[in-house]
Amino acid sequence: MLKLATWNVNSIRIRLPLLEKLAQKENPDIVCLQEVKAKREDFPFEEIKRIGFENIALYSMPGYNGVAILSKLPLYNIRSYHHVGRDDARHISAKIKNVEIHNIYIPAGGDVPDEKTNPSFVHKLDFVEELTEFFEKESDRQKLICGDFNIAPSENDVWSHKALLQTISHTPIEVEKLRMFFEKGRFVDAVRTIFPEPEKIYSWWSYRNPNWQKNDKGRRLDHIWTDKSLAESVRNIKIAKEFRAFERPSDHVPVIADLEI
DNA sequence: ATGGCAAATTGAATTTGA
Repeated sequence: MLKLATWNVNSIRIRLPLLEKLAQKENPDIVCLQEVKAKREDFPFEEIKRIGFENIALYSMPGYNGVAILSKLPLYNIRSYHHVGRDDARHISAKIKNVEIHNIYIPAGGDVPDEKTNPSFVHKLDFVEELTEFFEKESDRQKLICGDFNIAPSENDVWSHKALLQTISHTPIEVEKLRMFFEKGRFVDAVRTIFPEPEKIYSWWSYRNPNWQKNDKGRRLDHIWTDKSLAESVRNIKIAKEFRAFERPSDHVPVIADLEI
């Protein structure tokens, strides 16, 4: 059994104590991080190796974004990708055993869901479109893609479908773009396989809501998808909500898959 | 559709997140 976690840490340097806690409590073999927010020379390689992840694939930049794959198993064929013509550290892949792992941080998309006035929203939509083309061309070899997709696709992936229809992360145009990506890539939503609709499931709660536990105004932004051949290997999923309540939390929590590979 | 926060960068204010 192989355990894989995906987690938007919102700064790896600030979140090192919680990464260590994740290693102790869940003992994942692979951790896909988004928003590491550190340039390569500031990335805490030694501390992470001490926590137990000997193998690290990193694509980072100063200040923003940044993705990393931490692993107890060897990583092969490490690749990083530019999308929409930008070198902005949002997509890295590596092969573990015979599975290609893609760790992706889709742009947030800014505030206003209007393609005419908000270039960040256009960037987000173009990014998803480019991912769609990228994975459509891919062969049918075993792969898993995960990360912070910044889109909560279903009504049950948000606390209120109605209230969030105009809010970036849940607008119909984004949801449709993600659906196309999902269908053309012939993916399986591993998390929904274990927690079928209509159960409400979230992986993110805003920092701006101090009563986040009580109000529970969450969204499911973090995803684990597999190709169809790997789908049967997903034995269990855990959304580690307790990590939102620890000291100095990220606003995202780890999503963890048990894989029979 | 906002926002009461958080973090990085640059040096108290700005940007980005979603």
